[in-house]
Amino acid sequence: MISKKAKYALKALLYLAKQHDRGLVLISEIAAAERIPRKFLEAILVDLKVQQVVQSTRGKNGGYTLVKDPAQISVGNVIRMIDGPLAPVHCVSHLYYKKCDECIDEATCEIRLLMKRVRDATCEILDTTYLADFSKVTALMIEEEANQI
Amino acid sequence: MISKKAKYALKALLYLAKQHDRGLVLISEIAAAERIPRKFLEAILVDLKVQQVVQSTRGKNGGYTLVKDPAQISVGNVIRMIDGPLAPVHCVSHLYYKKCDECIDEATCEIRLLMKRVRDATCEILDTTYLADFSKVTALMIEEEANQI
DNA sequence: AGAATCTCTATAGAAGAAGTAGACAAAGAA
DNA sequence: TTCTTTGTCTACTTCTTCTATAGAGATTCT
Repeated sequence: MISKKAKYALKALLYLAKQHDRGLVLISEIAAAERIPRKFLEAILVDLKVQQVVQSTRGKNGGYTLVKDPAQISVGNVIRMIDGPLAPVHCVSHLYYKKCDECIDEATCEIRLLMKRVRDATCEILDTTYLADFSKVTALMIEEEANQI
Repeated sequence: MISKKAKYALKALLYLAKQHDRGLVLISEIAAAERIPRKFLEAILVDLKVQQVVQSTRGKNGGYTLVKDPAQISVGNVIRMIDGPLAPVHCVSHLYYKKCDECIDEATCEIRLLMKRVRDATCEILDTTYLADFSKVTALMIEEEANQI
């Protein structure tokens, strides 16, 4: 299970990706649009800023914007920034590797190999899906909606 | 991340699977062999008993044994029994489906479809791997070890 | 009766999740 | 300058879950 925080982060970034050409976006706008508790979102955006995914400007006319191109920010990395490893056990994580304390012998651990397959399958999906991939779908939806009017 | 409890449960069941023909096995034996805190293991085995995976006998010469064939107990189900859904978000779980409260419109949720793919990939692996599949590997390892003597 | 086992109830400390409050700092506008 | 708008920082809270542990109780065999 991924945390609400990670989901909020994804939603906020997707919102920023959609408005990418519009310049700075207010925290309160994102919070209202995506129904994220405002103060909680502030904390999340600070995390994402530390991770250099977004940048901000203070004061009047301030706000947040993406640092990188939405086509270069993968969902996998966003989740990692907030929740840590995608792997189901530490001992098969690439970026957050740690020996499991309950593991007697990693080399022959029967569970490890299986979990490695789960990790690989998960990463294969999440690390090859980028924010921009969503925006395409959304753009299409917005277009369709416009056509209906 | 799966919990230690789920890993302990898997290890305990794998141990029981290996000894499947030997009859009842003591909690303390499993705990010692797999380095699981004894009292914690007791609680886990009670859970597994409620789920009808293992059965027990009290008193002298008592102990635990598997109820079903190791070829019919999947890793996916064991993890579900202890940790709940394998899915990364509630709204894509088959057995534990629940609407996510932070989801505005499930039908068009951009994150949901992606997470569904993760769920499917994970379940595909864990629901088609059974306790017996491990035992084969272990049997081979034990055999190799015996040959070395 | 006594020893060996599983069983049940209760408790507890640590960590993490999810969120809130309020003072503070910076930037622009009047 | 001073006011307003915005993001920043620190601290706290509340709830839940994880990871156990303690000890009395029930059952079975010898």
